[in-house]
Amino acid sequence: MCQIDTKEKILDAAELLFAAHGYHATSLRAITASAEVNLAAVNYHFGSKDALMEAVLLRRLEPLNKLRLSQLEAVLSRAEAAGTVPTTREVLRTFVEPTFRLRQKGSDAEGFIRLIGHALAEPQGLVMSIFMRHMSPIMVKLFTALERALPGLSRKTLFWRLHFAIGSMSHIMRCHDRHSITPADVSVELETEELIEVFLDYTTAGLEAAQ
Amino acid sequence: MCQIDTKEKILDAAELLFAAHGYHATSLRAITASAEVNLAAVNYHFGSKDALMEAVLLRRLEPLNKLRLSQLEAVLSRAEAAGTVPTTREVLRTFVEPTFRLRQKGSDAEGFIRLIGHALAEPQGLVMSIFMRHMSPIMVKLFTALERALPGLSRKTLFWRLHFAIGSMSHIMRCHDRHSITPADVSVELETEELIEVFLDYTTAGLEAAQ
DNA sequence: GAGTGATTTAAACGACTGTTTGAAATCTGT
DNA sequence: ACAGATTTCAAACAGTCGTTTAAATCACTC
Repeated sequence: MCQIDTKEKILDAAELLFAAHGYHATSLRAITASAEVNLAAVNYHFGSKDALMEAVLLRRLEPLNKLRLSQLEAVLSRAEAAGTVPTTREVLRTFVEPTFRLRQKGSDAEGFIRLIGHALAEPQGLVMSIFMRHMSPIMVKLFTALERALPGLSRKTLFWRLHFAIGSMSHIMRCHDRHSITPADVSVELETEELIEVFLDYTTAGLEAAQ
Repeated sequence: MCQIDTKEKILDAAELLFAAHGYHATSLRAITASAEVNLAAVNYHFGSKDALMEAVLLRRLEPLNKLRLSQLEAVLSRAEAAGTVPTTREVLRTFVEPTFRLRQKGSDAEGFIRLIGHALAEPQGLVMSIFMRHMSPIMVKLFTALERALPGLSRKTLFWRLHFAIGSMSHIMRCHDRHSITPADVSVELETEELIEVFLDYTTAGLEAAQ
């Protein structure tokens, strides 16, 4: 029963290398060498490089989105039960918290977070299309929930502001260590829990700004 | 004097193709075919594919940064002359306005804007290093100016909030037409001037949020 | 323990990559 | 119009890419 080991060794190595160098710049030979398996194993177990990338994405994206969805629906039904609308911050939190938690936890998912950060940025291609196919349902639900939390906002404005929020988030997911932006003497380390709150402070204020 | 024509034909084609498909996925053969020049012309005029990418970036980044810098310094000296600090919004505007204007104007720079949107997202590689080398001086100045506009903010918080802002901006620069996020019936078209204000509303509120 | 199906292996496939070459063509200055 | 430098061109270079093949090895049932 070595097959599962091989498949997961390939997935782990591919996740790391795709995240570090991007899809096109990562060769199957680099992946199989890093995973210490034979070159042909990728095509045997996954069929093609494209299918491997899809498997890498889905392995983590599916449970992540299930978690986000259940938390979002909990917030929505809690508000409905109370006869109120959900707050912007708690809606955002259902989306942000599971993601940033993944960023910190065991080193394995860390690579994945950088990877989907890049997925959101890659030119219209394979990664983007796989990613969007699995993200757009939850995006629509997020948009609808924010519409309820922010009844004063036009849908057009909300659309753009949500785009800004997604842009911030994917940027943070990409770069852990890119400090070239500030003077050298600023300490920038932040625990995951703090980062979540700093992000929610910023994004809630942006979404709730006067129009 | 056909050399300049050839060089610029190559730069134009490369800018478009790099923006559309990324650096690694774009071959010199695709570029030279699109530019209707000989394959060897790239290596003759630029030396290598890497050097071509640098030339593509610098052609537009240099004048853009000069414009941003002069506007920023105008804002700073105007505030100093008035004995006040600059507002967050006007500091941000010096950085945002020249960029988004480039996004709209003649179709030629449109490709460039998508390109540097991707540059900010590509895994640590060539594009990123070229870009950062030419961006970090102005980034430091922007950070310092925002410190002056937001004296109540800790440097650490400002660092992260500025990252969020840059993430939003690069995300918008990348995707002109990615509407998969919202329900289908939302009209999202926006003139450049409106987009600038929508972005400044959001980002100013985020930067100025209570800590 | 032979036989069957799943997995691994080394080797090769054709296609494509960035780069180089040296001759041909074109332009520049006199 | 000529000489000399610049630019273009087709062809080939060595290397890497994703994928395929067929034999070798493994795990397991009868």
